[in-house]
Amino acid sequence: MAGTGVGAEEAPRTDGKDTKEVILDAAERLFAERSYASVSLRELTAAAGVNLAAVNYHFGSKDALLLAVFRRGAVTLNKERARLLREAEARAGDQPPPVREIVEALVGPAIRASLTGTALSLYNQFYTLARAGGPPELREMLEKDVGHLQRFVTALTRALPHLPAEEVYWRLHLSLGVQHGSSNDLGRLATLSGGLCQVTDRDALVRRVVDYVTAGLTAPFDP
Amino acid sequence: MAGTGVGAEEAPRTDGKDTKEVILDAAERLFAERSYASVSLRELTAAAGVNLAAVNYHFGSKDALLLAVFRRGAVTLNKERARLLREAEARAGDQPPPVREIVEALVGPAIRASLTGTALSLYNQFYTLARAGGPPELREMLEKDVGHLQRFVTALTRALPHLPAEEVYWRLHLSLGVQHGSSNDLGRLATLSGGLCQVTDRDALVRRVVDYVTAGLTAPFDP
DNA sequence: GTCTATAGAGAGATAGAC
DNA sequence: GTCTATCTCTCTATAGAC
Repeated sequence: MAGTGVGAEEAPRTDGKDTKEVILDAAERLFAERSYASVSLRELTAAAGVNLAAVNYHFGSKDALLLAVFRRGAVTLNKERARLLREAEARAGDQPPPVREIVEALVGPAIRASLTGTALSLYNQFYTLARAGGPPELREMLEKDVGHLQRFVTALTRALPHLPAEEVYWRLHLSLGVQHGSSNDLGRLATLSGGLCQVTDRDALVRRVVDYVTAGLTAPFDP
Repeated sequence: MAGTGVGAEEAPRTDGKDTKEVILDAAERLFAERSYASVSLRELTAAAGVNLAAVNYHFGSKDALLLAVFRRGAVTLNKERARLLREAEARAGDQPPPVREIVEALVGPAIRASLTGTALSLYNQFYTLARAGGPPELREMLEKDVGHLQRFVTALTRALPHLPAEEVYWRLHLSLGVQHGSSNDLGRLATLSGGLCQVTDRDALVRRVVDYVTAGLTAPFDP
């Protein structure tokens, strides 16, 4: 892992991951487990099995590494969301897809990923922490980057034509809150329920969240 | 503000707040705006207008200060929640209160506070950040401290007798996620909606969240 | 591309005068 | 109870050998 100095530039490692990826994986995990500010590059590079100087060599700075982690996760996540939404729309033909299927495309990928060993597995927690504790550059990016949500606004507006635009935006906002919140505080939930509520089944959790969100989105509206 | 050395122990200041409170206020604000780890004691004491050494004198350590901020906010918040729930229960007599009123008691105080200048105004954000970025001691405390939620479990179980216990816990968990999420990412919501969605009215926001959460809690259940 | 060594800044905590 | 001065530690970032 610690490199040999052998091989050409960008040569793949024996384990199939180059140093950049190894660093990104470790950063995603550690930033998700604790906050960005509380993880040092020393700790991070040790966990990744690379040299301390490698982060600055490959990314330029700790801040730039954070942005890279974020970008990688966001791209993967939003591709998957878009794919699921496209499939739902194809199934529905000319009609808008059922709200339930739109919701599944919106919240499913992040929740499912948070319970697997994929690259996305920690992206949800990472997002929460980075948004709050990260550098201003990232916070601004998160505030401005809404392109990936536009297609969901469109889909929900078509599926819920009786709602004013403002209401659609608000309900979408709250729904994203449910998605983020669903994987936080699971320890507290286990304590509160005396161990009754444990996440054993990925799809069961997604179903719960989708049920809840669908109910919130389709709630009656009286101004 | 910077103290005069005059006066007896615990003497109130001219502005009515002693040093301890001034520090707690500044800490709550700064920890909420950025993360715990990224705010230095130097910055914090400067913002509070007290001496650098004051934090260690009054609280013992930076970690202990964080716990004190958390405790103060949690006590205030949960007293208010409990009061509202008690009132709703009194109004309902022998019957369980309407779900809507239980929800109002659960999520109202934190959201309302997040838009005022009270001591609680930043507690919501503070909670999110501290949970993730704070010291392990705090994280453990958050996981174990569920006493304040028990009365809400009881109330919801009575109001939603057709739901299995497990389902009640899960829906309560997701509802708390909505509450936390409602005040995050408001900048993104404004961007996404082209400025259409702004929080101008405290009560209007609470009403939106209560509507949404009530729908989620009362959604039909099919196992 | 990887590594060691270190510069330089900034952190939390404390001793001791007032 | 407040303040200055400072100790000690750790951090990010980089220069330069390999």
